[in-house]
Amino acid sequence: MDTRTRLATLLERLRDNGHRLTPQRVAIIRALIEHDGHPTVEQLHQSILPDFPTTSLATVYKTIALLKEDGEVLELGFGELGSRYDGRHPEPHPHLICTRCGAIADYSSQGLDELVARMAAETGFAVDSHRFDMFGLCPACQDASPRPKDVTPTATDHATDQRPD
Amino acid sequence: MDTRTRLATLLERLRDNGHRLTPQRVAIIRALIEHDGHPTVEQLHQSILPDFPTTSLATVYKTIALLKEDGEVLELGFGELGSRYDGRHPEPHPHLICTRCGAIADYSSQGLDELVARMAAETGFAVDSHRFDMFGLCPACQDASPRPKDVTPTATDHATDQRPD
DNA sequence: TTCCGTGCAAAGAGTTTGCATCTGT
DNA sequence: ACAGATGCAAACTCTTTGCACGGAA
Repeated sequence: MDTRTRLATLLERLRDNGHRLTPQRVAIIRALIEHDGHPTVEQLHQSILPDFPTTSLATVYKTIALLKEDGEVLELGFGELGSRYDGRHPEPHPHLICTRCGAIADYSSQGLDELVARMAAETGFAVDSHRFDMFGLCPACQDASPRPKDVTPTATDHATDQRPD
Repeated sequence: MDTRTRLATLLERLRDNGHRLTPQRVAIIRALIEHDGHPTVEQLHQSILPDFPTTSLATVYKTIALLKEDGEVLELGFGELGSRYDGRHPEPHPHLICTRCGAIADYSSQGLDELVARMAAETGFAVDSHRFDMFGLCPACQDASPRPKDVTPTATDHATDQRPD
């Protein structure tokens, strides 16, 4: 699904649920699905400030909350590191997170569904969603000079998915 | 590994790393590994209050931080829902989390490691840890009368792993 | 016109930190 | 004795909420 179609889908979804299409909401949603990765609330806020300089963080949070209710955005909470959002692929899928540059890569989940089904069957749980994150170094960070005991993600030049500093 | 051995291991680990074995620390660690599940910081704190009434939450946090540094405790952060800790099996392994009663079940990870290896190979990431959580209803909660649109975990009588209310 | 949405500031929860006092080794 | 731990309170971050004003439908 391309960006334009996805945008239309989300706006339509909002309207159908009785919500108003304010310029701020449109801008936030556009930023969400046009962002090349998994943006933070802060990044979304920064993205729309040039067009809507008075927009508050609260509005961004509220808009994302609406989309979450509709299941149209996937929230990836990382505790102290804040949350990232995926408005393109809201279904659960594996992520590879670079612990050095903060990049987050998606992975299509062939094989995972069977594994989930097997675990559900063996434990008796009725599983309806899941989350699968893998942590390590992305290819670019492996090539770069090694840093000992690196734990805190820091933005570097090659990462699309960098955190704001 | 039984509880007694695990306790000795953790205490030894602390001492070897140049930390002191205070009564509070021993009590916190004992509570951690004797707890039948995945306790919260709050639960650990409550557990040791009868024996050490002046212990602060900060001390519990600090002790757990030490164990985390040594890789002897697995932290499961759930954003707004707070963190749970596993002092028995610190290696990454799948969890099944009941969204109704808050129970958390462990699962041994046969098949998962190959999947992780495959994803690492295909993406070029050097994966060194992961986290795999499945959300749904535990067997007991499926049997109980259904509640519509239940999202917030609430403690019920059958759950070992219930959250403090 | 009528609510709903916005934006500001204040509140909140969980966790961390500063610092004076105490204590394991 | 002394480096390190405790415990209290204050600080901190991310997120949510209350409320008066403004704008979509």
